[in-house]
Amino acid sequence: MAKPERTYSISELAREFKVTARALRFYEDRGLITPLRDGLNRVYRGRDRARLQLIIRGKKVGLSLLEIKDILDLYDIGDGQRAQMQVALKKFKGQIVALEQQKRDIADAIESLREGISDLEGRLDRLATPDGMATARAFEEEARRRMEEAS
Amino acid sequence: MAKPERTYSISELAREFKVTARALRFYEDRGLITPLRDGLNRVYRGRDRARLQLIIRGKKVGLSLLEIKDILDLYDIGDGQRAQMQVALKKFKGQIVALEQQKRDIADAIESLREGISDLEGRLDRLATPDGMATARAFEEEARRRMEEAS
DNA sequence: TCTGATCTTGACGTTTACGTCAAGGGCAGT
DNA sequence: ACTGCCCTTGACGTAAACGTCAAGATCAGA
Repeated sequence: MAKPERTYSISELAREFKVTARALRFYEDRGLITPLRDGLNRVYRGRDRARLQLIIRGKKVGLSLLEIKDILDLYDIGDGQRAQMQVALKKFKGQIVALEQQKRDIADAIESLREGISDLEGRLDRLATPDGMATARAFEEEARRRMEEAS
Repeated sequence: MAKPERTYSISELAREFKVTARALRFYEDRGLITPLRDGLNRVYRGRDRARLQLIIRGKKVGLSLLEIKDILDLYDIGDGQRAQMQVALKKFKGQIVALEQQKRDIADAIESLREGISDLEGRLDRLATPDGMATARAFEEEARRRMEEAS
């Protein structure tokens, strides 16, 4: 009664996660995924899909493939390898600390950008109200509208 | 009564921001900073320092130098360039949206890691309590302590 | 049997953000 | 004058993460 798990071809997975097949082969080359083979062709199982999921997530937050591999390897530690699991825990916790710092950095960056926006908006206001020449403003408005259309 | 603003040498700034002089020259090469010159030597002013500050921050959150340059350039828009400022505002707001998405991604990643930790801790517990052989555990503890010292 | 789609393995190219020399100018201290 | 030390400009090297061919296997359908 072996339930034949669902599998995926390389292009299926590529489409689903919006990566190229080349990328998937590259990840395999770096030891991040190890799909089965049907002859030469790669056959991905749910396990591989899940790993790819983590790879994508990791990349999104700026982890290198090497760092991601480290994390993935940690999931593969066999029960009973107490020492390995301790190391794994430390790494996980370290990553969390790093990511939380990154979150703060991003918050700072957003803050900087908001300041920039205030600055610009202020200048725009000061520019809009003193009403030097209405026709010039009308012209700029017109030009702007045309550019928006073009985009 | 011109107040001679404080200036910095390339190595001063490099030390302060923990980047190499090479990096500073590289940023200049890419048009991100434009220090004055004293003969051949670069002379950085407060303005350049502030820009470097933003460069570092930008890099921290994963922006490319090109993206950072775009942002920096926006600050240099002369008053009166209404259209430019409109474009700038759009870019700023776009960046904020992107960064906020990035924050969510990081939160997700942290969540994944926490799950991993729960998993590992669970396995550690199940491994620690069924008390098969106390001496083995003692040995592992000992080994672990030695490794901690070594790190 | 031919064609087209999908897959394979190399192997070389590309971009970003610098690192690493090489070769030398300029100045301060001895 | 000699030694350091800091600075300069090229020019080439490097690591990461793929992109982009080239050249061919495999298999379904007309």
